[in-house]
Amino acid sequence: MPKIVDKDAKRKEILRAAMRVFAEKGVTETKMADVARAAGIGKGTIYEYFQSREQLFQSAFEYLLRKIKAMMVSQIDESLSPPEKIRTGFLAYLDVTTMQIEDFAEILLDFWAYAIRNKDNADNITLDIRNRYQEFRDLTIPILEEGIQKGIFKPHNTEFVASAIIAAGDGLLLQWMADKHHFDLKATAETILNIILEGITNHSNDD
Amino acid sequence: MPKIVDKDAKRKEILRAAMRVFAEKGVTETKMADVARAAGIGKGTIYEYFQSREQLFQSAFEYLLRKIKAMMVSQIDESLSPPEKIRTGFLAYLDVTTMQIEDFAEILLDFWAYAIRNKDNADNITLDIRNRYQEFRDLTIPILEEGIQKGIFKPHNTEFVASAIIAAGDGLLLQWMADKHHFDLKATAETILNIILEGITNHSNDD
Amino acid sequence: MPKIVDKDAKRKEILRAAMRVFAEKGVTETKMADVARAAGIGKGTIYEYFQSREQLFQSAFEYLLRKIKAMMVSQIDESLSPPEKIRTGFLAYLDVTTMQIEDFAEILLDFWAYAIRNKDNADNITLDIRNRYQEFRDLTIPILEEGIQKGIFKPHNTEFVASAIIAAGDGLLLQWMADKHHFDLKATAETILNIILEGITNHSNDD
Amino acid sequence: MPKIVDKDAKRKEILRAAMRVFAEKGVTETKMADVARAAGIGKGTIYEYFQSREQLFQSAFEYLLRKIKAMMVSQIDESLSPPEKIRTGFLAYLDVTTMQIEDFAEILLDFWAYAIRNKDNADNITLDIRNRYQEFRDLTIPILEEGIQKGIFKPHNTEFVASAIIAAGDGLLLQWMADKHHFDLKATAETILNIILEGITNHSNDD
DNA sequence: GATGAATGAGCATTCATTCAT
DNA sequence: GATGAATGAATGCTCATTCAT
Repeated sequence: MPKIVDKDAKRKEILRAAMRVFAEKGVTETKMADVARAAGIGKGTIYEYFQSREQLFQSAFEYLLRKIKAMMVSQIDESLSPPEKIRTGFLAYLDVTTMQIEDFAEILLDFWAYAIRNKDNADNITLDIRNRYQEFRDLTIPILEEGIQKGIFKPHNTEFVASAIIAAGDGLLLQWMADKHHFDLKATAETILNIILEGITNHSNDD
Repeated sequence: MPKIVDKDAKRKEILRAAMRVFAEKGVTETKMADVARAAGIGKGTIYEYFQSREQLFQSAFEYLLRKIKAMMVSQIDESLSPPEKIRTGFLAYLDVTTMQIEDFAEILLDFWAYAIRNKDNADNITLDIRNRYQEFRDLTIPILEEGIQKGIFKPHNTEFVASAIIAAGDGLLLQWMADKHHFDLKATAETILNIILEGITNHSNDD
Repeated sequence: MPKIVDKDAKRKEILRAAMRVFAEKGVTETKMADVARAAGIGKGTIYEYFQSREQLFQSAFEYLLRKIKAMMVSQIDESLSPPEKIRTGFLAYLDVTTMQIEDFAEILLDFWAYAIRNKDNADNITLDIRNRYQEFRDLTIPILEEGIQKGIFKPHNTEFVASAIIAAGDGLLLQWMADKHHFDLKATAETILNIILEGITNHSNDD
Repeated sequence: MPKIVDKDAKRKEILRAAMRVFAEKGVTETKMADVARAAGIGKGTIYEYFQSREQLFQSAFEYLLRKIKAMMVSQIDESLSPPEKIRTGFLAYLDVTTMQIEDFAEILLDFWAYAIRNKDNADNITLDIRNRYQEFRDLTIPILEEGIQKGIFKPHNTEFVASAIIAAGDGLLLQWMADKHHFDLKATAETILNIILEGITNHSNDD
């Protein structure tokens, strides 16, 4: 009778260990031996769960993206007004990437660099960075449309505005990563949120 | 008498060759042999002009940043109105990073990843990513202040807004890099510029 | 369960292979690839047992010195008379350095050159050539003192005489290495031993 | 009209510069560029005077040996008694190798290592370490024979004793090099000289 | 003659991956 | 299933030597 192991659980354990090391030393600097040590297993064992270093990295990327999206979706309550949904989703994105113990943001940058570099030969559709951004837009656009329909937002090109919102989020992350201790992420996030929401709000019926 | 060589010119030549390769294959994947081949010189020759791979990389980074800033500064004409200055600077940033033959944007991402990873032990102040962002803010803040003073912009925290504008620029670059062919950088840039400028413009005297 | 290996045994195996190559081509000319080939292993494997080429070399040095001293000590029987101890130790030194398959003497010269060149920054006390010579003196001086005390040797500065005896041994090795086939090491050793012992023997009670 | 240069003088200048560097950093660590810098000339110029690094090294060796021997010969005055000649020659050897600014002794060790390693394929007879030792013996043996003939020395195998004397000198040098500051070269030299001379002196006619 | 810029063969070392146990 | 010892391809860098000027 073979030892019964929850393969999926162990796989996830290794993944989390890998992400911890990725976050700490950077993807490039992370050796398979580091991951093994962090996971408390032997080097060879990693290969029982991942075909290669590349695949381990891609799985970590996938896991991270899935987690970010899930977190955002879970926060955007259907009962909220469109502006509140935008605000909540925006802040959730920053939250999940900056507050998690795995130090998501640090890894995210390595992931971006990798994804953009390999966008054309992504064998895995989940990894295609183009799909990633499209997903985020597809999360945002319906909210904008809802707002327009309800007369809360001015009519506008929802695709461009969605892209702009996402851009603002990513750009803030970048500056925060550059100087975590001094950059006031929260305040700057509020500033840009207010500007954007102010910019798309329909004031015509304010009287 | 030995061969006379314009050391500075040759150094720059190598630098440009290196940046071409960095752009094409990514910094991590670039071997010294690749750079040598691209520059049409021997491997050893690189070391006559740069102490190490690391230094070559840092020099490229420096060169790129200097070029971006110079381009922006040269475009922001003193005779322009504050909103026009913001618009011009913003577009110049996107222009220089996306239009140059060296394919600046691709490299920029590797640079960011590197700079953020090494922000604490940056032995070279020019490279410290925190200084970089501060410089960009210092370029933007006076324009915002000028606008406020002239009553064109509403009073606002210029530091936060400057950060927000920079964030928008970086975030747009990221999405454009992810999908150069389909992402409409120009239109999205205009969208966000309009939203931001609209958001900070003083409408109180609109009657 | 992984392959079980006697790490210490393998380490020694590599060390002996390294010494064989050192002896054959000289330390400076020995490449890591040569050692690997001689040991019948892959290049990378050496690094599983030694941190660096330098450390491999130092370990070989250490091993050699330990072996020489052990051999000498084992030969100097406590029941021997002081002159016999001197003779035995002296000849043992020459024996072990000239008779061993590893061709100790050839390596010894490289070691000397290395040790003397690095005497001031010896991070390893075992390697400090000054300690080495002191050890040999500390082996010799008690024998001289015993001889003086028993009235067999004339009173003399035991430190200087010990150094002289050691010098004679090293100098003989040098000449032997220069011309192994023609230099009569044995006879010259006997000659100098006789001269030295004659020189320190107490003849006052010869009547 | 070509610049008139004393080729021999310049060659010697380079040689002396090379020896200075050899002494300071060790032969192995000395780069051609170091020699050029020390000689105040260009790297390429060395090759106008020496065919290769190897040849430069061999020439330095040759120069050193020639100088040592010349110094010894010049000191051994014909009017001295055989024991005084032995003593004078012995001390001259130690003197010239330890007192010269070029720090002869340090180089000597590298030379020995090199010479012994290459004794069989010495293309230059001057360098053959076997010849070197033979020369020193040929300098010593006639003195011993003179002493025997004059009845000052006991009859003995002059070849062996000559070798023994030379061995003592080399061995002392080795210990001195290992610990220049604490090893009392002079006193130990006197000790061994006394022992050797005492050992070969003819006491039969002491009455 | 003199030079030093250019070169590339050569080498120590790293590390993802394999596989015998 | 798990392991880590073994491996060798890959790479940054050095430096003796060359040769155009």
